[in-house]
Amino acid sequence: MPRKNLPLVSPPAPPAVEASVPLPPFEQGNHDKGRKTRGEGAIWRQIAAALRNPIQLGEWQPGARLPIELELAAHFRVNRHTVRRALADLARDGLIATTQGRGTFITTGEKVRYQLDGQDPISDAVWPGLTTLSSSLVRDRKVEAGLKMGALLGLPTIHGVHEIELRLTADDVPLALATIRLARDAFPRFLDVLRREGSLQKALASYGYDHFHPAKTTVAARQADDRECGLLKIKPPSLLTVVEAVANHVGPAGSVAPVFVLQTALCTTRVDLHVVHASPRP
Amino acid sequence: MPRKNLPLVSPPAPPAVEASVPLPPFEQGNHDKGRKTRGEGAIWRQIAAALRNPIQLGEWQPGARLPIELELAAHFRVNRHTVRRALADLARDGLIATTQGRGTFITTGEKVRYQLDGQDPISDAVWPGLTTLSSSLVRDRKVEAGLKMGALLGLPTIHGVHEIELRLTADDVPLALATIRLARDAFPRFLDVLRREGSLQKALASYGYDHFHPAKTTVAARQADDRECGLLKIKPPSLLTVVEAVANHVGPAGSVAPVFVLQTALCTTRVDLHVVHASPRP
DNA sequence: ACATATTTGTTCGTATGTATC
DNA sequence: GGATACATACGAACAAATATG
Repeated sequence: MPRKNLPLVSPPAPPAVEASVPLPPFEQGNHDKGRKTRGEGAIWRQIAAALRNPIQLGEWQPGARLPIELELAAHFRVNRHTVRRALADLARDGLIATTQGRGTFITTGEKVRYQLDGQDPISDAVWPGLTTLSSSLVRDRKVEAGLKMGALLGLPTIHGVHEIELRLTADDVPLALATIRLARDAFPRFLDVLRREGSLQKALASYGYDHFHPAKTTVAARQADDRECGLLKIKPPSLLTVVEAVANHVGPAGSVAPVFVLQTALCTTRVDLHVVHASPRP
Repeated sequence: MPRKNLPLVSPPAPPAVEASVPLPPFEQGNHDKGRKTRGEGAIWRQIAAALRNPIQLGEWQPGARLPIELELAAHFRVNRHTVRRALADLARDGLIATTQGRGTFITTGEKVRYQLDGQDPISDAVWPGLTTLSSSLVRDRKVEAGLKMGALLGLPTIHGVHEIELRLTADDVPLALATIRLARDAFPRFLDVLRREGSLQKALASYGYDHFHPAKTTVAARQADDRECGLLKIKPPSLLTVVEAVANHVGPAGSVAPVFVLQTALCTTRVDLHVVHASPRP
């Protein structure tokens, strides 16, 4: 049963490339006599650096398997914990991926492009070239707007909001989690409408909102929590790049009013964030 | 010798607030009999979650000190390693900061605003409201343009570029590292000129380049390496938000040509990144 | 389908190095 | 210099997920 190949992004599980990589030689600095830290810095940092080089130079094929931890420990003449510390460092940078029971593999560097174009925050153009993008509903909550959210949406202090989370996936590879928050008063039965219309854009249009413009866009980086890791099929500690935009509705007279807040948490190892600026002013 | 207070951003070394925080109660899930993992997930995750709550809710004062690791271990009835694993998780998120020999402290959440306004990538407006910003030269190298850099700058395959790195600091707190890369041919003795003029803007203007516009701006998140940690007075594993922009010079006839690449590595725990979009199209 | 081996994940214990007070 | 407290490293054991027969 051949698993289909993923054209755009690398799958969470690497393909069956099982060639083990040739390890770089390793001199343990000036090994005074026994062990412990030497002048060169911590041993696990030296090991991480020794492994980082051939990976970043592309000497090892993506999907290639590293020797098991005990072999690495024997090669570097250290305890298995020390190797694991170094591997954790590489995994944080997305250079390798470890799976319990399977092993440690070199990851690929291919990334999908996500674009902030300064226009409609939910238009399809934010994923240029990605034809297989699909979204699925993963959470739907009714919450009370906090101080911050109320201020962003221009709501009174106590106000109910929809909080709907979608997972964006291409070729079975999750790319991002998008959360939209909007006032329940203004969008009654929004979830039903969203299910019926099939896309945020159409659902909003059916309420009469058809032209948006982003304001107050912020970008932040943070770690994914356990829930997000499960949804995105990644493992902690993985990074997310979070783009939060307040969408103003643009009325016919040019009036603007905040309608919803869209928060997109991009899986950093799989997505590149691009900002497209307007043309220069004359 | 009273150390001066830092008005805008929190100092790397917390003030002398030594009130130890009251620890949350902790029930070890369903402790089968001895130890090892229980159904609730890894113990260090439970401890991290238990500590994360009061910090994120703001119940503990910024600068407050946590009990020492051995006390935490005794409180949670686990080994010191298990506590350290949980603390490392919080430190990655920037919630706490540990210093060898001193202790573990709650960090503050204040952040400085850095703004991508879609106009001149080196104008002072990208740090709105920050009056005490100063920059210092931390590195100057002459390198050969790689394939990627050559393509960005529109250079032939082999070409020398200046690579100049500045550290941006406000109130003795490092905020970011900015690296500018430009062709050596077009900017002879650039470093001397930069030193004489005192700012990138003035130095570039003295070569006749006075009006820029960003193109191909990308945003990425990654870990700071050891060198960057030293310059920014942070500790690994800390996150950087890297903004890379190609600056086009805008000529009198509206012609554009790439002149330099500016890469700004923002210290994620101290800086908020905002993207300002142009006005909506009519 | 099931048992077994392999491989990573977690925890405890112990010891020592090193920065800070 | 001494005490305190975090940083690093080793060893052992077991748990959990995966692969293999």
